[in-house]
Amino acid sequence: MPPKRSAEGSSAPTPTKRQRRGLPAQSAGLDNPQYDVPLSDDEPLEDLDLVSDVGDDASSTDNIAADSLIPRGAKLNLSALARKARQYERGARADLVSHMFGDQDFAYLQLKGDHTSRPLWIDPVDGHIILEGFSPIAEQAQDFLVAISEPVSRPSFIHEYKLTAYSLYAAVSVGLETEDIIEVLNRLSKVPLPENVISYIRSCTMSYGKVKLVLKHNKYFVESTHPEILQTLLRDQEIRSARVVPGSGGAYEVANGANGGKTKKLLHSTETGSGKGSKAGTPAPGSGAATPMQKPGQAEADLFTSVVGVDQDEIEEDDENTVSFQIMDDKIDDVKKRCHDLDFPVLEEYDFRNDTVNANLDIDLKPITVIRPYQEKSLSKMFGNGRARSGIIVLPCGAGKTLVGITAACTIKKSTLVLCTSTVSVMQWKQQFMQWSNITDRQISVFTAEQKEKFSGAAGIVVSTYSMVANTRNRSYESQKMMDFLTSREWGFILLDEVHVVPAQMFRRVVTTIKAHAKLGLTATLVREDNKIDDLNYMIGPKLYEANWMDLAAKGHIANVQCAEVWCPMTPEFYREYLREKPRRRMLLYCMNPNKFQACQFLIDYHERRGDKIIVFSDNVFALEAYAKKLSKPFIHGATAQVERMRVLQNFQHNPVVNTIFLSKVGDTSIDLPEATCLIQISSHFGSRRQEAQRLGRILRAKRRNDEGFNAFFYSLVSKDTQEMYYSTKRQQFLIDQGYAFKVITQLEGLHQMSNLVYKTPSEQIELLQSVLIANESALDFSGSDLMGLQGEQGQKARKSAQKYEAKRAVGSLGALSGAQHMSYIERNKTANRQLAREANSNRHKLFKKRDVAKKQANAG
DNA sequence: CACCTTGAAA
DNA sequence: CCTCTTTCAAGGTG
Repeated sequence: MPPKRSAEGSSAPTPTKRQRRGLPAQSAGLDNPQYDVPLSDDEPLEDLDLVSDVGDDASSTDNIAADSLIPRGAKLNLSALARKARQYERGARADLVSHMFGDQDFAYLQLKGDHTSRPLWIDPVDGHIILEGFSPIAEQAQDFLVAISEPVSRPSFIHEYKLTAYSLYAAVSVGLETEDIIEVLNRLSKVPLPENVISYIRSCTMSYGKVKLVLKHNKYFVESTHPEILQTLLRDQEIRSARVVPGSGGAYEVANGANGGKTKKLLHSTETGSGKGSKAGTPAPGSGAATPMQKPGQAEADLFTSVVGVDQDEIEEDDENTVSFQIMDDKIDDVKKRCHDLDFPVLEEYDFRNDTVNANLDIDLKPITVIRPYQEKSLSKMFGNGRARSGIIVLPCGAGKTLVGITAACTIKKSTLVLCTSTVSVMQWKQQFMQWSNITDRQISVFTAEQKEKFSGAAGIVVSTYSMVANTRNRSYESQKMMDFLTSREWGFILLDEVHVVPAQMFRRVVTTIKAHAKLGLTATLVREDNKIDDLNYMIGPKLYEANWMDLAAKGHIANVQCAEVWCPMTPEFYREYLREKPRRRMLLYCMNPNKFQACQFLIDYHERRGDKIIVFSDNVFALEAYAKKLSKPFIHGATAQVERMRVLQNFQHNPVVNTIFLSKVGDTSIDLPEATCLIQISSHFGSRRQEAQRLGRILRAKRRNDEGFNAFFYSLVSKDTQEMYYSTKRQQFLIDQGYAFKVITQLEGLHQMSNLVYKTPSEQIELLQSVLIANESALDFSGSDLMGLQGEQGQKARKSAQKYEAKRAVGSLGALSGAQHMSYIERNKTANRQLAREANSNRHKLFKKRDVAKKQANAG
């Protein structure tokens, strides 16, 4: 054994054994398991090796692990999957320490001699890169990493990045050379650059731009200078069936009868060499579009070039040799996805300066408009090579996403379509366009349910909502006319606000129904709780830029935020009910936990005294009302009438007496919130990272952010030992990846000294619990706040629910009035809660019954 | 215009 | 993996 190890010192199988060898030596190795690498041959470990190397299955697992290091060009994400599977396997098999690291124990990697001065670790399995944020050269290293890879997580000291095909494309397209990337990466790395990472970089950068998707004459073409690649793609069934087969003599004609009908459409074959396309109909030569391919356009192109100063050879480059095939409009999505899967991701770039087909839009930023450095940086990623690259820019809320979009539109200067999630933001976008650019009212129009305008002139801007454009159901006549207008023309640029919504079932169709040369997605939170976020890679394009929130906060562009998670223990009574209830009903119990109530009151009190403006979020409308009423604060939820909303918000903003408002998830979107400086969450939507980040965004724009030592505060109130703990951890993940640190607060100093503390006595708490249990059955279902003595003025919902539950409500109300809540509780448990009801009868509610009796007597007396 | 229904998203 | 609840946009009706 020993000789074998020394002989194979650096080969794959040995390291994995070595790593497991470290494991039994728990006491010895725990301090610094991955740093004791050089381990210049220690005998005790050798012995342990023999002990731990118990089964054949163990070594076979090792072999799999080793294998995954070998195949080059293997898809990185696949190996990551495989690794996860193995990790699981190992974890189940052995309770060795290495389950903490699994295959990620890279202790075997040979460190370079001067590794301490180098800031990077590179994972040889999936190519993830770890940056030591505390390294003196971390900032330069970070600039480099942002250029070639995508950030995964950036807490204070350790940053994680990953190499993706798209990130490498982006690197190449801004001028980085393959060998330079490899060399710099190697220079920064503590360990030698793994072979498979090198070959991955090579293969990605080499294939950069080999396949393009271009829009010409309102038709989509897959284009390449490499005929063999197109042939490869056409061998794929799905791509082939999406192809519009040209009538005759197409170089890549495929025998596919199904497409026969489409052939007629393609009289203007734009396959290279034929050249007849542009000559035939269109007055303006089509050559200018994305890649000039045809001679007729050359003159114009030259003229343009001399004006805008684009390199001549850039234009010549793919002349003559370009081949292409047309694909059906409604299959673009599928084709892009297939190309992506086949490792030939399509490049979508818009050479807008040489586009002579689409009319120019006279739009510029106003001279007074100032772009911040990071906004400029993000745009430089988009226009890095003089063309507009489609992709996504991620900026935190309040960091000026809108201005980035407007600047992009001002750069492209073509007809632009802006899509947002709500009518409110449609109006905001229009207003912002008017504010920052010289666009006139006639050139910008909105398209919503209420307003359907068209811009005047050949080019202009339309602002609309996703649902308006994605709608498939019957449209009003006006709306249909507008849609025809939108779909019939070629757009230079499409701006997708809140782009994380685009992968949704319905909304994703907007990308294919609207024909745009360049697409830019903007969002603060590029996460979804389903796995559709990756679809954006082929639907829109790669992530072009993601700002580092911590950097922006440090530079004063967004506020500094202190995040805290407040752990509120459940009261014994609430917890007992919690344990008995079904998952759905548990939620209300942990929301209404008296300790949470008190914590909330305490925090509001504390921060109001500091002069903060406070927003309290609760997803649960019942809890929202209960809290707001009890603490005498105004609240808004979905059913709150528009006038009432305005009144509350006005007060919050200007009335010095109103410093706290309660909001349901209406506050997450579609309410233009005045700025607040403190935020408290009492209930939230399961594990939604997006919601958490969006809410945090509400306090990022605080005007006082530049005051010396100013902090905004973000509290999550969590009931201890409940499901909420799990969700809370999950929700925080996005913010943690952005570098936020959540402090855990288990004790609020001075809480019990508060004079007017709510639900102080056990009997008050029991009363609260009772109301919650009733609510579970009835009130929750129809906002029947009257059961609790809470008067709901919420029209719509009450109306709706009253229709549905009228009869039941009567029963509940009577029960409540008579003080016999338990009876109504039991009676109404016809099916699901029969069991619980029996238990309740037997022993559970004795306490309550006693209190009820006591209370009745008190009332009577 | 107020009100209602539907469909969709998270 | 699916479900639930809340909210919103859009279109139709009297």
